[in-house]
Amino acid sequence: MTSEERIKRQKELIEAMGTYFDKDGFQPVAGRILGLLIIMDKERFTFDEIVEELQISKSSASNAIRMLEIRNFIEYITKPGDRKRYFQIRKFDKFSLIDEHKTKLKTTCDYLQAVLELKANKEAENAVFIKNMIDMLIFFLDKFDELKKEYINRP
Amino acid sequence: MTSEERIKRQKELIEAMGTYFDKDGFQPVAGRILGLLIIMDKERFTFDEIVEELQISKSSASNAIRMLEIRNFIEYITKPGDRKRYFQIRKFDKFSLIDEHKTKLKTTCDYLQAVLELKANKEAENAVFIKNMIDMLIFFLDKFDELKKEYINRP
DNA sequence: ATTTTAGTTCTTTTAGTTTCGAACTAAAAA
DNA sequence: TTTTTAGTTCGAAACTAAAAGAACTAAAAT
Repeated sequence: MTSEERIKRQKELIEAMGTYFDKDGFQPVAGRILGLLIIMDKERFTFDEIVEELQISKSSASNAIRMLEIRNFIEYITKPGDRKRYFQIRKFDKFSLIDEHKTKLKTTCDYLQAVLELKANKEAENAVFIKNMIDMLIFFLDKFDELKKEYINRP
Repeated sequence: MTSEERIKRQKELIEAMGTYFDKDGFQPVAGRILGLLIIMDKERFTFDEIVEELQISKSSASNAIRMLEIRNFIEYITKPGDRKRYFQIRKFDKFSLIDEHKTKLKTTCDYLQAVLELKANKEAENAVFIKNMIDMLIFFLDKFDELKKEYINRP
């Protein structure tokens, strides 16, 4: 693959990833900024480079960047004698991707427990189904932490 | 807790659950219908009962119900000599809640692999970070199936 | 044959979000 | 002191999605 071909594919991947993040509840511009910072070989981009590269307005960039900072997806570094901010993806904790899912499963489990508590008859069809779900979720939630330890202690 | 108190709390939980599902990318009405079918003691609701109970229009109900059927969250049964459909939550496979998360992690992993392949220098800071993420995700994805077996074979 | 039931489909309204351009600002440079 | 840089904030325009209402339909009941 030539270098130009590679860069072309990287830019396509930014768009694809943008629409993927989109489903996770952030606006297209934010998804593309995140894609840019993850995909391209350049490790850091300035505000103007982001605006230029993605052909977006400064205000869209400003708003999306602030959101991404608040949600801890990106961060910036500064350089002495240089007023620009250099944005990069936040090298978050190894397990944060997993933890996110664990948190969601926990929330689901909590909801189901609240539902079960309010059931008049705990042996009714739906109630039993919910009970089984809760049981299974608790099993998996417990295992998550064990798996983390196992991963850390791998050879 | 009196019966009225319990029913009041159930209805509150429907609203809360509705907005929770909302974040998962379905419209408020769909979330509330699902909540209704999961939470209330009545195991099945007809179209008209759903419309009446949630105070929504027939068209909203019709569209949301179709969506929930297509996405396999609900199903209906019929009764001989009765034209109505009785909707209930689909007693889906025990593991579907888990599988959903597994699928999402797999997609993320696939994206990251595509990103890594397009990196010019696989030893650069971002590339190494991505490599570690992929490694960890693969570990967890593999373990999921083991955990399922373990759960099934529990005492 | 006509009416009712149990919905669906189409169109519009409403509400909210995204993006942009323009005006603005604070800090640094000239 | 004035200008430039590196953004932010504000307001409008464009877009999108959800929900409603009204008109429609197929099957069953009368």
